[in-house]
Amino acid sequence: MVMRQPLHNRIRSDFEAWILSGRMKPGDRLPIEQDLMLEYRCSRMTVNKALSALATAGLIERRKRAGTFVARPRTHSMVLDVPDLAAEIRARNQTYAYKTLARSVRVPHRDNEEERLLAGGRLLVQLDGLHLADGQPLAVEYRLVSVRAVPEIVDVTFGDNPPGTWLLQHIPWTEAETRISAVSATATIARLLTQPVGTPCLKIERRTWRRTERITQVQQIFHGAAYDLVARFGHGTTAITGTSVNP
Amino acid sequence: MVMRQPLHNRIRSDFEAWILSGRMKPGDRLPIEQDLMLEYRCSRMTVNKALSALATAGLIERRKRAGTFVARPRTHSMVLDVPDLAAEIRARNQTYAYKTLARSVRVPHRDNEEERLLAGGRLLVQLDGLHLADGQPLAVEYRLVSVRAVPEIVDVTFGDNPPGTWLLQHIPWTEAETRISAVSATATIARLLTQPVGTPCLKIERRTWRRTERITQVQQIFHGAAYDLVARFGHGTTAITGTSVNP
DNA sequence: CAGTGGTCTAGACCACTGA
DNA sequence: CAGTGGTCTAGACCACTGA
Repeated sequence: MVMRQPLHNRIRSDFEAWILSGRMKPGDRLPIEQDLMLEYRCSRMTVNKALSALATAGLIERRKRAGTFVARPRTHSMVLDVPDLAAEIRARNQTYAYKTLARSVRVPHRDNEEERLLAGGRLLVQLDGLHLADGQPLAVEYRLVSVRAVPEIVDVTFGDNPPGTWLLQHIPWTEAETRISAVSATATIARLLTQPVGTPCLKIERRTWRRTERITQVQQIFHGAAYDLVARFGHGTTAITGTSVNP
Repeated sequence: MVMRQPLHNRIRSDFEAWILSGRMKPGDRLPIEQDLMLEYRCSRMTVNKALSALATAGLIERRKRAGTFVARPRTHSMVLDVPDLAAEIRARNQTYAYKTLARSVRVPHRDNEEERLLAGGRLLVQLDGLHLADGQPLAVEYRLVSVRAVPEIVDVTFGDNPPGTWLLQHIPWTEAETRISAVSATATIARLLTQPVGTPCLKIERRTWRRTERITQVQQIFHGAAYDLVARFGHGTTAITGTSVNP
């Protein structure tokens, strides 16, 4: 028998289709594993693998003794691709460039709790720069990296690559927090982005951890009219994501 | 033997810890399943379940004949909880209210391609409203719902609930696209949010599909200083998400 | 207390692909 | 062509919990 598609995938996509098409509605009960074994002429492990995957994806809920049910449409839990700006811009056939504005090794500011937590009693590397697409300023970046968490950072030469790309490729992380807000361009930001003061800008702040240890924190300020954050979402593993830079 | 924790979970978290702690680095090879069977004194299915989960989470890569390897830290693929505003605000112990500004059934605008695609040759329901936290305007919402995809929408009474909450709970979706940008408050927006004209605002646009059929599209404009979109991220299933309304 | 899912075993055959 | 993972079987015991 040719295994064009694994049987557990067929079972999975059958129910996926029935649920998403509305033929099976939230609260509806699925057959028990024993019945599905007979229907698909397979072992229980195969049925279980298919239904476990659907449960992980949040499409169904499984309760012992009670059975398996179509889940309520969940709160929109979605996959967002937080951009590696360089890759995003190049994917749009624009030239990408990163210009370093400042690079220094320093102690955390005494009155800045966030910086002190990031430093963890040691030093910080400050890396400020400008992201450009097709030569036009797109975003200002202010980044701090913990020397304690990333000792190599002191000596790394990034060349034309932004430090974010290097970090993404070399430093494993376990947790991150991203905060997105809208701000007005200050005088400094406006000058760097070559926009009028007061231009609405998208501010993205991100902090990254490995376990409990802080790795880096970054503030990126995008020219609002030139940049949108776009995320495309699907259930579970079907998610497709992306970002977009406006023309 | 008491099954405090399933064995496949122990195997999984062992490698998770070694990878995330940096003890195992990207490109490092994991033992083959046969060896792990011996090490953990279990069957191959148990080992396979653990490693398959890690592969799904993106922490490892599996290649036939070649073996299993620690994956390069991935582009930041993350889970974002797009807020059910009502729930978010109540979770912060603020009172939530939704005020309907307009509700009508209408044809799509002839020159608006998006509206025509959403309507699919039939009618649209327009639902405009204002989200309030502790009585203060937080966001203006402009929503369109396809009558073709959601016939019930014509007769539903939402009461004090926003239509988004009702849709989330009743209509299964398969895909969504969210676009986040920064804009200046127009005169109308400024009046509704009781802010000065030109205040930076966060604009969230979302379109939702079931398979290829469009369900709804919505534009939410948040008072920038009062609202941040926050997302907390972890690898795979460990993701914790949330949003925050500034005090 | 009995039905249901969670986990596990000890095999098996096979597809894929790199040495 | 041989090593590795992908899939599957036909059982088994058990934890949980709702009828």
